Amino acid sequence: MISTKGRYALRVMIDLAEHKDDGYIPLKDVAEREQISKKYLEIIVKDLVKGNLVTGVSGKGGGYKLCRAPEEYSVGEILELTEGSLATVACLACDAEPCERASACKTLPLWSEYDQMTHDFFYGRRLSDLTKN
Amino acid sequence: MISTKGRYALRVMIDLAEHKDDGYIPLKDVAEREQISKKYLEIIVKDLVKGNLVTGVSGKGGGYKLCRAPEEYSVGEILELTEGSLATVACLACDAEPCERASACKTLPLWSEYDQMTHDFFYGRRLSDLTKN
DNA sequence: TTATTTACCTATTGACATAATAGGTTAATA
DNA sequence: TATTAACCTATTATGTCAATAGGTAAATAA
Repeated sequence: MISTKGRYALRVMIDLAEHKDDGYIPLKDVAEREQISKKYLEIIVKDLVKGNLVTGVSGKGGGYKLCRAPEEYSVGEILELTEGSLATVACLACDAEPCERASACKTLPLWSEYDQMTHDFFYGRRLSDLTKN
Repeated sequence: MISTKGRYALRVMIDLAEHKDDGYIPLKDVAEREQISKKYLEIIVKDLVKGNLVTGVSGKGGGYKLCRAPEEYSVGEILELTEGSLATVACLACDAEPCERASACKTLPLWSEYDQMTHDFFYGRRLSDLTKN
């Protein structure tokens, strides 16, 4: 299940992409347009800043903007950054402790395939595929 | 994220499929072979019984067995039953409250497509695809 | 009849993640 | 100097997950 964090992050990115020529966009504006609590967005945007997806400027006239062109972002990297991981089962997460049953596990190939499919799906899409213009 | 419940359920079903000619299989045996707490499996198997995927008989010589041939089960129905839903985002779950932003939502088509892909992936696989024999 | 086995039932629990909210400080501009 | 907006730390309610615990009912074998 993709959580609100990842979903909201994607919506913020889309919003910033659609206003990429309007200078720095205050989070207040994004929150109003997207009908999401500004306070909650602050938490999410912090991750986006840390991951170098967006950049922020304080003070009057400040706000956030994308670091790159919308075509240069994959949906996968946005989700992976904010969700922590795109892994579909615990065994396949980055921080998973090695499972000694792995070689005998009859279900692991299924999860691996699904995981790969998920990865390809989201990394195969660009932020620009989701914007209006 | 597929939880242990769905993953364990699938392993139980595989185990029962691989012993489908051995009469009723006590949960104790499954638990030992699969290295899963028998008590926890009881909860999971209860769902499988309620969903008419397996049938149980009490008492000595009792246990569980599949209701149909392994080819007759899709992986999707097993997971959907035990996980509650295969939905990948809350908006698309069966019990989701209708979202008034839906028609304007720029991300919904993406989630729908991913959801469909997930559905097709798991419903396109049979339990018999995962067994040894 | 009795002991044994096994499914079946209800309840509880610790741990953790989710989805926020609250209230402040720093930085930049008009 | 007032205002705007990012940035920071902490807290919290709610819910789900992954089990555990302790029993009752049913069926068979001795």
